[in-house]
Amino acid sequence: MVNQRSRMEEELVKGRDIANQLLELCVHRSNSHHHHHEDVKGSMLPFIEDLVRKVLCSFTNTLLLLNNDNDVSNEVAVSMTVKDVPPFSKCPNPHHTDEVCKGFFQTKKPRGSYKRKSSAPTWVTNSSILVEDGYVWRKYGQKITTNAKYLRSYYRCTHKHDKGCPAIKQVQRIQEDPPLYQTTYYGHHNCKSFSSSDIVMESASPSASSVFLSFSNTLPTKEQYQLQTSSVSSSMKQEPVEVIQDELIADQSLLASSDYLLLCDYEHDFISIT
DNA sequence: GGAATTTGACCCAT
DNA sequence: ATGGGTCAAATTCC
Repeated sequence: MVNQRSRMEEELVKGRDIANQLLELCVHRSNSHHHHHEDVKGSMLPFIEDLVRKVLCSFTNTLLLLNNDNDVSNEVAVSMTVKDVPPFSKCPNPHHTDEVCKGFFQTKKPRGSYKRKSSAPTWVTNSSILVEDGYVWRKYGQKITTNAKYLRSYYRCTHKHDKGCPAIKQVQRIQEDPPLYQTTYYGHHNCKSFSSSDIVMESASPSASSVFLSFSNTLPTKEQYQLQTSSVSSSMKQEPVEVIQDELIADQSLLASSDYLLLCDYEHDFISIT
């Protein structure tokens, strides 16, 4: 039962990752103005890109729904609100899907004021680039772990104390050359007044979304962040190079629910492509 | 001065 | 006993 579920999830993750790679290809192409004698194909890129985004959105939403279905607790919801963007070069880390929701949550044992995270990760994602995931995180520790070359950083939601938000995440650098970070999320946010749908809605506008994916080679500055995510990035600050950075995830706060409906408009255009 | 980060100590699960 | 996760004082940043 659980085994079949995790296999389903594995498949979905795989499909989503492939769509992610395809999307990155699209974005890279459209950014590097290659339409000398390929204007026709070039003009289709926005459509292709939006389609890929739609596929991506579908995977993410399905994964989210799948997890919410099996949510037995009322405290620790198992939700996925994260899309990952694979590195440009292939990342040799097929093992990370094994970690995804390998079981249900376990009850925490609070003793005094010292609480540990529940042992079941909510979501694991790999990325090579910086991320703004729409939430404000507060770093509360870092560790060098055995058999790991790089630091692992611990973050909790900034609203842990004023709103009791239980979400935390760990960011582990796992590769140097193409920088690669594995982010593990635990719990989910209750600090934002989202409705019942925590689902990631992919924006149909290339102008908004492609900004996130254009960072493959250069790290964004603080100013760039503030341009993209004016509402959430007030606490961002530049970090020294060797400090583990957040990875790049499409910003949930940018994706209005109305955008999701827009995606349906492209459905009939799909036939004319290829 | 408040908020975020750093960092070593502390605590707990295994 | 040990490794990993968290706390919290000191420090840095804004």
